[in-house]
Amino acid sequence: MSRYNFRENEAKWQSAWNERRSFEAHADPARPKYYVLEMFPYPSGKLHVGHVRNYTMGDLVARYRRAQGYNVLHPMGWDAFGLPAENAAIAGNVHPAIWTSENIATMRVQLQRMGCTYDWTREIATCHPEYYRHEQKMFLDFLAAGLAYRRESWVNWDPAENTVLANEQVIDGRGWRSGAIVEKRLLAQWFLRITAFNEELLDALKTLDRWPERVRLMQENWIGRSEGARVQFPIGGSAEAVDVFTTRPDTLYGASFLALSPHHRLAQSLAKDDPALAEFIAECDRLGTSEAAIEAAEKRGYRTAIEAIHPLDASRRVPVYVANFVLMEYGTGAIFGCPAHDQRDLDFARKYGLAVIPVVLPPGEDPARFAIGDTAYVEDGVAFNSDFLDGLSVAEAKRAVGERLEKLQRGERTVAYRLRDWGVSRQRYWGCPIPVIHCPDCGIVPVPEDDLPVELPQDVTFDQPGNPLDRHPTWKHVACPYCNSPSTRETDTFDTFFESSWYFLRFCSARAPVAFDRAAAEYWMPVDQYIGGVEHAVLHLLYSRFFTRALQRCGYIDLAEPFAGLFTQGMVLHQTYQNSAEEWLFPKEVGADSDGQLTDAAGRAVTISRLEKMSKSKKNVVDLDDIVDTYGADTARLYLLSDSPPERDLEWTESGIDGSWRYVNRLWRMVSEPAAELPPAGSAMPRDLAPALIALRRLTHKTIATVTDDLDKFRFNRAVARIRELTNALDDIPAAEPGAGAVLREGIEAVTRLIGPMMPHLAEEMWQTLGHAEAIADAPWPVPDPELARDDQVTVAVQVNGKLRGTIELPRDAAAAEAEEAALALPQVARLLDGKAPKKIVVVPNRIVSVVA
RNA sequence: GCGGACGUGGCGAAAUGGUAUACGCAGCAGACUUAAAAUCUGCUUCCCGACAGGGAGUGCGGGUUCAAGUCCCGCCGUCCGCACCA
Repeated sequence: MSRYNFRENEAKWQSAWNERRSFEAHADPARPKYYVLEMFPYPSGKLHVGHVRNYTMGDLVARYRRAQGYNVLHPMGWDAFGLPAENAAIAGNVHPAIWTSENIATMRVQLQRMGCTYDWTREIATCHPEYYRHEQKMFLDFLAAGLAYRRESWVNWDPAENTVLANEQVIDGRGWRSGAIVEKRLLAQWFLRITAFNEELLDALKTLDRWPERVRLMQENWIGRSEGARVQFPIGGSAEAVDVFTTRPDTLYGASFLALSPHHRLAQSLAKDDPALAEFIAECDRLGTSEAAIEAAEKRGYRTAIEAIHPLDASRRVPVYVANFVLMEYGTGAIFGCPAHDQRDLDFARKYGLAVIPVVLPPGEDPARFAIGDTAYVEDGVAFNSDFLDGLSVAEAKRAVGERLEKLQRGERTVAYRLRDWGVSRQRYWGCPIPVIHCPDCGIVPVPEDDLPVELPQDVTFDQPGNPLDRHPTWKHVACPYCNSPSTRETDTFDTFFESSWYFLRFCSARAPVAFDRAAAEYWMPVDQYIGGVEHAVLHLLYSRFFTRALQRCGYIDLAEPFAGLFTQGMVLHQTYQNSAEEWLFPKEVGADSDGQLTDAAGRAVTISRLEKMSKSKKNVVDLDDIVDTYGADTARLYLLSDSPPERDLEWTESGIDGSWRYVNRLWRMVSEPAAELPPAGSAMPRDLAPALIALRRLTHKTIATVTDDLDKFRFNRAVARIRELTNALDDIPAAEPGAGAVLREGIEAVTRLIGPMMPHLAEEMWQTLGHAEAIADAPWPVPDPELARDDQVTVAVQVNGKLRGTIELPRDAAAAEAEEAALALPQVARLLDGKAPKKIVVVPNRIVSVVA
């Protein structure tokens, strides 16, 4: 019994593909292109099996489309800037550049061992000046176009990483990476004006019909468009006014208070003369976003000394609060509260004893009696207690108030978005330098294009906290390029989402002297199939969509949407172990005591915890090299594709990978020790075959058809199941029948070609063993014989009163009468009918005969 | 709280409204073997039954239909995303 020698074969075929340069892509306008891209990895060290699910799927798509005749671009690169490199530098006294390039070298070999069809001539690493110089130029272009700007803003300060986090990167008040509690600080920051494309980014989601609905919805919610009005409330006894944004201008007459964000200009200025308010604001800052999550229900306000005048009724005044739940970054940083028709406002009003004035009457209620209890009324109704609005519906009242406010110049109808501009400044070393210079005379000036790139200095130390660029002895000191005054460079670097926002364009012409060759980009773009984790559903994908538009506006390319098709794959989960101290343990750290109870080295009880995403911190990673050494790349690829639907999470199990390994060997035996003697490759199929052999041929062609369909629809697990079914059937071939060898060859060849995108090395070896000179990587995708792919004989179910009572065999597309007759002839059916005529018979051709007794 | 997804054997999971549990994992029994591994064969939703067969069955309760895992209404549960968004 021969075992499949994956070690020899995988190396052999990988070098054969290399020598033939099989996977180098060349733009060719005469051929249809297909750009398949997996989200490029951060070179964190070593790959584990969880990382490669994504690449296995991408490679399957690339090989499948290639076989279908597309000119495929399938590149790979490295998202090489980022904080872990600096952390490693601090922890291990190794330079980030060295740490990164060593990781890249390791991971490149790992990926190559997986046998993926990457065009390595296009490999990029974003930390190379030849890459990042182009984004420095882009930034200068954005600056000139008004798409980049600098302003002071409240930022989330991560004290562990010494860096600023975007709001999106703060999770439960903690840094999304470090987990440190985030503080608030005021800092001058560079921003990209993503909000200039609010409407477009939202509207174009509708056109992304090959994106998962879920991702589109998440982006829609993230952009968060809401229609409403800006309303001006004058402040009593002063010339000032507070601008408020509301989505419910129709409830303006129900206003009973104003609430300002603690960071609102007015709140800040009031605090100067009000120590208690200053303390309240400080408290809000201290709580930050962290405890707010814990005390989600705790809405607190501070009543200031001032009052606001109702914009439509100068005789009414409402108190002005500073409240911990009003966001400075959304709307105008101030709201009016209408407790009767907003639950949060109602809670606030009850807490501070404020008036609750209902102004929307629910259908069928008596205006004289209607009162609000514990629940605000937020549905549609008819305006009342509202002067000129009385009798109008909510929608009508919104419009009427808007018109009145506009006429009085006390406000206007407007649209607010939740989306905020993208802060791109990071106080870090290992990132792309922001190409500006701070001149004492000229102010902030761009670095002249001829001076690009601004390269990171290599000679830095990590022996002190903070940004090494800041304390570098010479790097930041330059003469102003415009007036020659002694000046300093910007020491902030870009958010690493900057690099990943255009790398897919760079791949189109990875060695071009410009960011990307326009003709190449216009040939290859957009990406036809992008594949990555759903964790990037909002940030990376939204930034890339914005960036592409920004480049379009700056004349780089005529393209708005970079990714025509998107697939988000599930995570790979693995069992975890935790001891009684809730520390994660490696499997090898777990033993058992004499009672069979699992324990750790210190004798603490160990429990098998829930399945978790593979991660170093949970100590449940399965090393890719171990798996490839033990089972080979094809086995790993098969398992990653076969066990769960691709969009769902996959549980990694030892027995599962074992099962895939068994199947690899079974396939190999099928060609190395065929069940019937195979005629030479290319032999004609004999004419007269036994029915069992014809059935086998039918199954072969049907499998080609269904697998093709499954691959088109990303149903890889189903495709594997179909191929296994065919394998099972081929194993049972009646080998003694005349023509069995020819039928077996046809079946085996189909299997070999169908597994080509999944297990490429094995497929090549099988194909060669079957006597083919051509590589399967260059062979076309099989096409089923349509006549054979359809059954000529079908099994039709027979139901009586909705219950299955038997089956009948009929020729395909048999007449309804014939089916009916055969069904009624079944003894079971006759018995149940008991001689009576059926009330009704429903015949669905080729499927079912349903008899109603 | 809002939005979304999901709920099927011991487990991962299949199933254009038409034979529920394909394919695989695990388990059990057997063959081969000195033995083990590997491989092969058979069984494996539950209940009754020796078999034949019968009954129940896709989280729960209703409904539409000749026919519902699938469609509709109402619950329950799990997971994910967002969250003082005015």
